[in-house]
Amino acid sequence: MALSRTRIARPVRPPRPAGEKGPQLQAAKAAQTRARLIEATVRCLVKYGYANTTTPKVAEEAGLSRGAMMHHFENGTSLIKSTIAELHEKRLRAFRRAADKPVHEVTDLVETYWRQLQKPAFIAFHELAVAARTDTELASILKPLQDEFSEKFNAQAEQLFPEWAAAPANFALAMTLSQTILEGMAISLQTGAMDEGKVEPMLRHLEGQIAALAPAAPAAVQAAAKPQRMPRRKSS
Amino acid sequence: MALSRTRIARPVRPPRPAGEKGPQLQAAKAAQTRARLIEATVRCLVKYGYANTTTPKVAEEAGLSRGAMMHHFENGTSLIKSTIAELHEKRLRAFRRAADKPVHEVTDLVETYWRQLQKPAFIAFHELAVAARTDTELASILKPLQDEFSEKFNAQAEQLFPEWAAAPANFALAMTLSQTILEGMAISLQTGAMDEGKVEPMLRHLEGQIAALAPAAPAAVQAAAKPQRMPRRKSS
DNA sequence: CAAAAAACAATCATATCTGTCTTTTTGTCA
DNA sequence: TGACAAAAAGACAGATATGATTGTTTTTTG
Repeated sequence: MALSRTRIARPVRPPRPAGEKGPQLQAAKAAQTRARLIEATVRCLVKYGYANTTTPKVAEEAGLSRGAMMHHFENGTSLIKSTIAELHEKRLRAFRRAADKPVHEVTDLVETYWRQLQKPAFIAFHELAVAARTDTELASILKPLQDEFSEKFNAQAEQLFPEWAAAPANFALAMTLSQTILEGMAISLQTGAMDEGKVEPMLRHLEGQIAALAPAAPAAVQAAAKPQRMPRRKSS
Repeated sequence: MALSRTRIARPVRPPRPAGEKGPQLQAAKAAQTRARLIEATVRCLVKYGYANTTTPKVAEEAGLSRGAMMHHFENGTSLIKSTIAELHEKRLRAFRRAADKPVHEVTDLVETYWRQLQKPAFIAFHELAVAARTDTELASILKPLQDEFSEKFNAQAEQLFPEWAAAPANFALAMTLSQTILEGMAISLQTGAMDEGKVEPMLRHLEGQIAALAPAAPAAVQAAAKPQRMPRRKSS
């Protein structure tokens, strides 16, 4: 899509003359259409990759004309920006949801994050991240969100497992280790650099590692031998 | 670059009427120009990413006209193919060179591979790998080479450290662990998802892990967890 | 109901990349 | 030196993406 060079946005006329009894039904429909377009963008990112995610493809995927699409997002950059924001919030939401679940063992974080990485949102995000390497505009949008995610990821874990506060170095290492291994595996699977069969042992090993790094590790090593209870299925 | 849809290559006329006293100097120059074009392609992949690595950009990077370029590679697909082959052989060459060095400790493999991953060749390769996810033609070219590399990577390590033959499961895990962590870190650094300062601790930890997985592990590193029992892999 | 605004659709002009073709330059050898 | 082929350069048409403009339908609202 190539995020065109920055343009001077012409003055947007006030979307509502006065904020009083404004229309509701139409606004709802517009929001719905915008959401449909954003979802279509994510699907396109997964199907075609960032490079081939063009405005016509997205419009077709959303079942709209390109003209209609440009009505909701005045240019491709705008659409990408909104899509990134949506993906970001979806990641955060998924994490918050996971934190509400009652059972919290050390290894739950691994399982939860691994499941996250199987979903299309991560593929789309990685497409964007790779493109951002050579696209400064895209990078400037993505970078702060990546940092925020990392921060919240750690905060979440820190809050969930307060006992780690005693060993901040180990905690940081465990976090980095988890993110690196899980994301690395997810990418390797996608790009065909890794065999599917190697996933299970790696997950088990990582869980063992985290347990071993835990400060007051009670029967830590045993955790690695725990029967796996996770139905791992590929998300479509 | 988008590797155009497959085309029927028209019959290539025999490059040399008769193989006798054919010109040598000119042929050498042609080979040199081809090499220059391939190098330019790699630089473009690093600078602009796969999507924006276009034939005009490569020609400009090589200091040639596009017409001259098309003389050496009849289409963009051909250029990409040759570039991939060159990158692949370069990776293998670098590994063979590393194997010739006298000192061989367990952690040497980590250091060596990590150094490899810092070079532009890996960035270019990853660009191609990501693009291949949504480009079947590119994937069909890349996949066998990826498999071959994995195979040779393991073979190299197996030959370098024969003592691991006693624990094939641990060996496989150590290999996967190394590749996943190192490649994952390299990508995370490139895409800005990871902080530079976290690299060193991770390298140190990985080395400890490998040492701990080693069969005749003599007093495994303190920081690392004790070697845990790994699921025994079925003999292949 | 009628005007206004939003949603949607269709088209145009521009730009770029691609593959092919033609022309010029350079080097090799009879 | 002059013929000849390779190397290099330039030009062309087809395809596609983009942003902008204009036209049409639907919905809100006075």
